[in-house]
Order: sequence, then structure tokens, then C-alpha cells
Amino acid sequence: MTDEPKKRGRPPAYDPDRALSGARDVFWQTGYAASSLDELSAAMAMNRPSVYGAFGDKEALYLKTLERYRDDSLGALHAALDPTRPLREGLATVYAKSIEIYLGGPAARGCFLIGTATVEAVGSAAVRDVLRDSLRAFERVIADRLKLAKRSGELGARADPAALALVASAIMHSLAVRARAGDKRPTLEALAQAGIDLICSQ
Amino acid sequence: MTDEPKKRGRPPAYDPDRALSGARDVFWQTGYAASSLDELSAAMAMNRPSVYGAFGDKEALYLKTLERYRDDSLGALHAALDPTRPLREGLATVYAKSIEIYLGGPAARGCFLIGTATVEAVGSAAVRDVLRDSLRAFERVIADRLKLAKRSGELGARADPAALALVASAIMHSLAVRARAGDKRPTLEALAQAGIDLICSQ
DNA sequence: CGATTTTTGTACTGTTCCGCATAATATAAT
DNA sequence: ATTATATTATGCGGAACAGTACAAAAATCG
Repeated sequence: MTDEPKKRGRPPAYDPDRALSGARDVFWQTGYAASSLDELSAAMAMNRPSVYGAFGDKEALYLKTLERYRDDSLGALHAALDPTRPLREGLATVYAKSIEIYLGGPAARGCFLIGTATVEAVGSAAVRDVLRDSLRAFERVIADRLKLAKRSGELGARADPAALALVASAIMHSLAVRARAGDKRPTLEALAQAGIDLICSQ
Repeated sequence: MTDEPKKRGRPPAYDPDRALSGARDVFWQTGYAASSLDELSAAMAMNRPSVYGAFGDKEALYLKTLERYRDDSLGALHAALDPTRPLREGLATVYAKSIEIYLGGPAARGCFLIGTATVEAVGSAAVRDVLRDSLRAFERVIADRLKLAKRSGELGARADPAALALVASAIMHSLAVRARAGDKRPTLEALAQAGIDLICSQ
């Protein structure tokens, strides 16, 4: 599509998308602090100087993987909460897809953002800002859907969409932590169901 | 009390309790992986070989700080949920005290367990077990209180104490994460209030 | 082809780190 | 006092680490 004025110089041998995915997977598994640039560059199919040239230092690379994960997740969240479907169905989809991701892969890794950025948030203002803003963005998407649900009568007149969005988000945060802590699928599904029932009881 | 058969050898110069507190504070601020034994031993007022002699290697030391934090927190949780006080008051106390701890100190550090053990839980089975079992223990204390509340009529007959305990725990987990992510007190208090209102509406 | 540009790959530097070896010190038992 | 025991204190060794310098390689442009 938006292709080539034919750039000069040796063409890059790496795929930026796959490189970021590889880096994300290392960070996801190991955490930021314990991930070495050797592991990272290997998983990115790049050598270390290329990593620095393309993405900057370790923290800049980490921030890019966080932001990409957030953007992808926000898109999926928005799609799952499509207002043409019932609220209960939407929430169930959100939680089911989250559980699928959190338990997916060889190890149960939980949520990439919550599972790895939370610990770094105290020491790095940049990480803290990305994490806080991301959580806020997720909450907002949910709150918007709940406001709609109140207007449409899916939620009762006394329901407080903003407060319910905080709780619905809390369920996600708990799923994120518990999956990484080794809780099994039935526990996570029970938590999701409890949240849905409680929210939809309003 | 249970003192002295008068031990031989040079007496220890460190206070084990204060040493563990110092180590916990370093881990809490910095996370496990990014905490060096130099930082740790300095905060423990010990030199490095003494740390190894008294607590073992870095992971063993970390596990000890986690377990102590869990035991302290479990005690406080149990006390706050004293069944002679109304459920709503008990939950309010739990969340208020949690917020106090999570925002206390110079930096907002969130919950020590969730904020630092979650990221390590994938790579270390020992950390994962402590984290999972601790979360389970917290949940159980809450569940017991909710079962009592149902029997006493504080909760309605159709209330599901186990499900509500999952939600009440999720509120705590969310407070833990959000505090470390930089969310301010009003947000945390709104989350706590939303959880209390929702749970006590059953 | 030769010049230019951009990326790749190797190798290096200085630092930090964990864990321990060894010696000095302080107490109790003999 | 001397011996035994337990802790402190200094300092080392080998490994891992983050980040970079430099030259070889691969493409385009003149």
C-alpha cells in the first residue's frame, strides 16, 4: 500500500512486528528487570546493536511492547462490548477472552500489563504512566458500555455505571493477578461469573 | 520470656525482625529482581555473609519477607472483620486500612505481595505457591465472614457468600494494583465504596 | 563500476552482581 | 588463660550485564 520510495542502504533483516512480539513474550514470561538484552535480542531475531538502533534502550523497548499490548487489548475490549449485544454477553466475552489469554501458552502468564508493569511502576515514572493510563482507558470503555446499558434499561435506574465500571475492572485485575499466581481455570471462571451476576443484578 | 540457655559464640549484632523489615522495604520498593544484595544487606544493617548465614540466598530471604507480610496482613484482616461489628463496617475498615498501607510511605507502593510477587510467580514455583496460597487465605477469611453474615441475615437469603468473597477479594487486588500504578486516594476510595455497596446490596 | 547509505555482526569495555573463602572478633565453656 | 563456637568484616572471583565502537555486508544512486 504505502510503499517504497525505495530506501537506500542495506535493508533491515528483521520484522519489526515479530521483533516486538518476541520481546513482549520474553518480558511477559520473565518480567522487565530479569530480562536480559541477550534473551531479548535472541527472541527478536536481531543482534543487540540493531535493537538499540531500532527501539532504543531496554526501557524504551519495554514501553513499546506495553503500548502495543494495550492498544491490541483495547481494540478487543471495545469489540467484545459491542452495544448491539446484551451486556451480560459482552461481559462474559470480555472475561472469557481474557482468561484464554492469561492461561494461554505453555505457562500461565496472566496479563502482560498488570503482571509485569505493576512491579516496575514505582521505580519508573514512564512505566507507571503507561500502566495507569492503560487501566484508565480499559475502565472508560467499560463505563461507556454501562452508561449505555442504563439508558437502554439493561441496568436498573438506580445503577451507578461509573461505580460498576470500577468493579468490572477490578474483576479483570483480579483475573490478571490470579492467573499469574497459578489459580486454575475453574476459579477464574467462578470469579468472572460472580462479577457478571453481581453487576447485572443492579 | 523463653530466654537463654546462654548461647556460645559471638552474639549476633543484628535484629532479625528489623532486618526482615528492611529487606521487605527494599523488595517492596524495587521488586525482587532489581534488588541487589548490596542494597538489601545495607537496609538490613548486616553484611552480606551474615545475610546468607541467617536467611539463605536471595530467594529464601524474599520468601521469608513474603510470608511475614502475609501473616501480618491475615491477622489484620481477621481483626477488621470481627463478626461483632456490622459487615459493612468491617469491609470498610479492611479497605481503608489497605489503602492506608498502599499509599503510605514516601512512594505509593501498593501491596507488597501482589505488587512484587506477581511478576516472579511465573519463573519461581516457590513464589507462585506463596502468592497463590496467600490470596486463597485472604479470600477464605472474607468468605467465612460472609457466610456468617448470610446466616445472621446481614446478607439476603439468595446471596452467595463464596461468590461475593471472590468479588470482595477482587476489590482488594484492584486496590493493590491501582495504588502501585499511581491512582490517587479518591479513585481508590471510590472503588472500595463501589465494592461495599454492591456486595451489601445482596 | 565506484560512491554513499544503512544495517549487520563481532568484539569490547566498564560495571554490577551473587555467592563464598578467609581472617578477625566476641562470647561461653573448660 | 586456653579452647571451642558463632558471628562479623574484608575482599575476592567468576559470571552476567547494558550499552557501544568498528568494520564487514548489502542495498541504491550517480
